[in-house]
Amino acid sequence: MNISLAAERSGLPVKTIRYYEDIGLVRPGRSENGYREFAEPDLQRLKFLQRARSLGFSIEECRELLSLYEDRHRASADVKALTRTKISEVDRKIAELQSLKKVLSTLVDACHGDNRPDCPIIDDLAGTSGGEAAITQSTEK
Amino acid sequence: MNISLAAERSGLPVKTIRYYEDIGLVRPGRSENGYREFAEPDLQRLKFLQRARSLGFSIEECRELLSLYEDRHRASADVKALTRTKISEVDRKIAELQSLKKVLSTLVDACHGDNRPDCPIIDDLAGTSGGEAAITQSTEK
DNA sequence: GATAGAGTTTCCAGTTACTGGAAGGTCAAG
DNA sequence: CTTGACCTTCCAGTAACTGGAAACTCTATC
Repeated sequence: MNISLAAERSGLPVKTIRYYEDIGLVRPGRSENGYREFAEPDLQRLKFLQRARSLGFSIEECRELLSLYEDRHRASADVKALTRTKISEVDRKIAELQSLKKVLSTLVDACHGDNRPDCPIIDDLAGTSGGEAAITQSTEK
Repeated sequence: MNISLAAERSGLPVKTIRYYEDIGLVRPGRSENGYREFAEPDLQRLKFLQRARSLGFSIEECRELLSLYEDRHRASADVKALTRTKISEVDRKIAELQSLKKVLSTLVDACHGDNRPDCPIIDDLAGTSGGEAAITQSTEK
């Protein structure tokens, strides 16, 4: 099949598939006319990549997973360990975002949000308690 | 003050400060010898940027916030709106990560994680139910 | 057979927000 | 006077694509 069909079936953009070939994640054949020719195993690889990427594995991790996949003798423990690492990364990111949200929510709640020029959000960012013009950039040369 | 002191006081790396100057977020003066000379307002801007970036605002959003800051007549409503948008983005990211975590956890739970070669995680990524070798890349030219 | 449009190719540049490193100028201490 | 820390600019690289240009191929229609 041609690249656009492979794109449709794998859920990956055409450009991304070409990029994946560039970096050696997939190696489709070529037709006489120079067009890429995707066979079923190629499509499976693309689907694998699509799914793994959407699960937050990096390109390098995908490469690793693919090689684990291809190693008929690899232990499932290796894959499990990689996945566990990924889960703790996800946990860490969630925690970060939650604390971020807390700060932003506090700021929004404190901001009256009307036409008055003073704003607790800006004041917080500026590290001031009032609204003094501490950081205005001079326009002199 | 010199750049390294500004870096220390703002919590930003030296390289990052130079980069911020490049893209016009800060405009420190210059000493006779060509060294950047950071005055107090410059430092305040850097601190502002450090805080806003750590709160997840993009560079362009920081630029917007700075201009809102500098506009003595801006309404706090504008700042509040920007912050609200940011909060919903954070919410969306959190939800994404949580669903991601769920999938990964399910996979890890299903994986026996021993020396056996079959692995539910790989099988899921491959989109197969068994362990058939569907995506192995041919090594033929 | 000419032509239009869609699909394909390669290659180069841009994105985000820095980060690293090279080559060279400046400054303070000993 | 030399050493080492600090500063400068500029160029390249990161992650994972994405967009666009120029040129070729295929298919359908007139």
